[in-house]
Amino acid sequence: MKNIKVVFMGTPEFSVPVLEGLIENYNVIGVVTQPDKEVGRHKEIEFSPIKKVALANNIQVLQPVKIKEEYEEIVKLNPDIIVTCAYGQIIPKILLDLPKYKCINVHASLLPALRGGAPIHRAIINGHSKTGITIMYMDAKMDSGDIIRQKEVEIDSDMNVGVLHDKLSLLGRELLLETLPDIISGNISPVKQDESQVTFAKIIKREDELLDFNENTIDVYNKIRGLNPFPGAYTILDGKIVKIYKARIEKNLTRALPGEIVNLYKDGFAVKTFDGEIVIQELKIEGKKKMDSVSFMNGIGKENLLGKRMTKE
RNA sequence: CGCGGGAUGGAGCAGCUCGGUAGCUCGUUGGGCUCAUAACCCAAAGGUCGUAGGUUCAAAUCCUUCUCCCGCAA
Repeated sequence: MKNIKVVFMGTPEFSVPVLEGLIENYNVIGVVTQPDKEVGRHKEIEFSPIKKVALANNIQVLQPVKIKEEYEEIVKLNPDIIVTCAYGQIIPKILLDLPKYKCINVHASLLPALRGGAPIHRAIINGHSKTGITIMYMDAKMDSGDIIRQKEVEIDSDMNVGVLHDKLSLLGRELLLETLPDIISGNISPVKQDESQVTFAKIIKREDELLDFNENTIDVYNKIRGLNPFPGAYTILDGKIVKIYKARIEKNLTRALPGEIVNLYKDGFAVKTFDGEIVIQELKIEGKKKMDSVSFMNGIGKENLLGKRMTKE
């Protein structure tokens, strides 16, 4: 397989195992990733995880600002196949038709469900009990191409997005590597997506990270684990941003305002939701480090906590 | 130099405004109570208060430097 020339396009951590798998088995002649960005508190330039891997393997890196216009270099590489995985830009049609084996994409959902930029987060936030990886041909629209192969993953009720991310990332690598030989030999029968079943997984915006204790406990719970460890669901307590990383569900029906701290348990403090309590177990106060609720309660004085209220602003 | 918060015994915090040899809630260790306990009671160990320097009779507390951590914004 080392004679197959592959161009890989990807950006975040998720696509790293996929790229590494390709490097081990194919001739990766170029890597396309998003331009370097000023990241972090002091505007340091940070390479994307994919760029780091490419550099470590002495593979040419291309970083077009707009691939829609700057695709010439890729054409020159004359790849036999283009593989994308969480690249972050729409690939122009001219590239889709260029390689002998076309462009295929590794997507972290069971398409046609959860098309878009945040399928892993959304799967958990939406409370799905399973998701998976789809290997597909690319076409003009986002994640809408014909499905080549899929593999499912169960989502446990206590799984957070970090764990699911890592699982899917490895599964993506595995499924791609076992599917590629069939793509090359033509031993596949791609299936069109059922447009009536399409759902979208929009990227997570700031407002999606804000907890609403007016919602049912299960929805609050899913949002917390669906955003842990990154970027973290948040609420406001005493005017400070508090990120909530871990919580559990308690059925108690207390009479109180949503967001009010109504109970103290051994492992955390309970916040009133629409239909019960959510017990916060791990959090991070603005300016502080992540800590468990027991530590938090030790510091603030448990009694002072009862009656306080988590708000939206 | 984008804005802001923080660094105090193993953990989380108070003390800093108005300088005068360190406190709280836990944890740990030992003992007691108990059928028993993660519960309760008693006791003990454990900190050169992030780094370097300055002011002062005296600095966790005031001034300056540096390092690290975190929130926002990108």
